[in-house]
Amino acid sequence: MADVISPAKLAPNPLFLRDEELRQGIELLFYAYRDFTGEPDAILAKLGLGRAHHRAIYFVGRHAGITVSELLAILKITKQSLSRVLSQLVREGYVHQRPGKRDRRQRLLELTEKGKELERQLTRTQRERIARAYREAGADAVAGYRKVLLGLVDETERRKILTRLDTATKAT
Amino acid sequence: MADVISPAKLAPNPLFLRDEELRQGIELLFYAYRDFTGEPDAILAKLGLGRAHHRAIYFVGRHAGITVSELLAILKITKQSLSRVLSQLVREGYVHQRPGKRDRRQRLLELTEKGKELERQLTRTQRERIARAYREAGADAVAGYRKVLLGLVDETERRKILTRLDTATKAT
DNA sequence: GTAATATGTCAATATGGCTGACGTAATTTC
DNA sequence: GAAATTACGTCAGCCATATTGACATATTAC
Repeated sequence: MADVISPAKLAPNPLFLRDEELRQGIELLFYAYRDFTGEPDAILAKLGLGRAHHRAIYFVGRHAGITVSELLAILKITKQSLSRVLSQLVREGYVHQRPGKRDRRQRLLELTEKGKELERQLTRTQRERIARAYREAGADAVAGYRKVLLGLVDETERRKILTRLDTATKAT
Repeated sequence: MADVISPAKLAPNPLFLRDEELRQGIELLFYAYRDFTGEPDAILAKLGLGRAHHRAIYFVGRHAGITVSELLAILKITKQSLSRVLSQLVREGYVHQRPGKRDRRQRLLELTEKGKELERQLTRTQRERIARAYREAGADAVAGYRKVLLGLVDETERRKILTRLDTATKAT
């Protein structure tokens, strides 16, 4: 043990790779996420829904006609967990299911009008928050934000995500 | 309704403030957070602990001698929720409590050796992930990442967080 | 016709939030 | 020195969200 050199001092790392910087990066992510979810959570609570419902509604809205398995791949939860959330959303009229045309086993998901309305309400608070942060930080900072966040994603997922971001529903 | 103009088209916004861009910013945050918590969660599960324990251990390690109420202010959960987590960590020997000297009502928190070891193990995976992302993205991108994330935080919290980031324990 | 796929469901379990109420010790205030 | 406030804890109950494992039903593919 006596000869072990602290990893932080081992290599002539650039300043932004020092342990202290990395910890700040971790903490900022925590704080941002903590506050980012606060407002929608409050709206959802009044409707007897939770954050999981928001996620489902968001991605169904973003990818109208998405299949259950595609949604599972995005959320990375078990089908049992999603099933509970989804069946509640269907039961309460936020989401509509229709069988796939090519493959009738599939249940293609889309938001009802009621669902779209809720989606807009929930996303508005987050969009405003992001817009404010983007505006204050400027275009270059936004590019950096995107670059780093994408780098935090599992390597095997990045390509998928980039594709997904591009092919998201264009029509509103 | 017929006369409502889509907010996205209302003003000559810069490109990075278009609705599509904002949505991508929202989604990237989701994906990054999703994968960022995956590895520590797996380690914790084997020990019968959860993500909440990680957060507590992390911030106690970061601010040795922190009080319970300071920790509550960081985590923004109820004391009942924290109590459950904290008392388990104390019971299992990860965290040690000692009364405050100036104010003996306080219970100052610090990690035991066992706690420090676990903290290192948990944080290592995240630090490596952040470091990789930082390295790939470069110093400018890192600055942007920080700027935007801080902008996502509640306005009333920003000053506190900046102070906190600065005054974090220097000694390791 | 058999295998694989897409989806759903039942059951049990755990985590981590929440509210509300109450208790104790220590400190501060007047 | 009594009263109010603060720091912290605890009991009880509730809810949302995740898990594993097993089984069921269509439908499609080979």
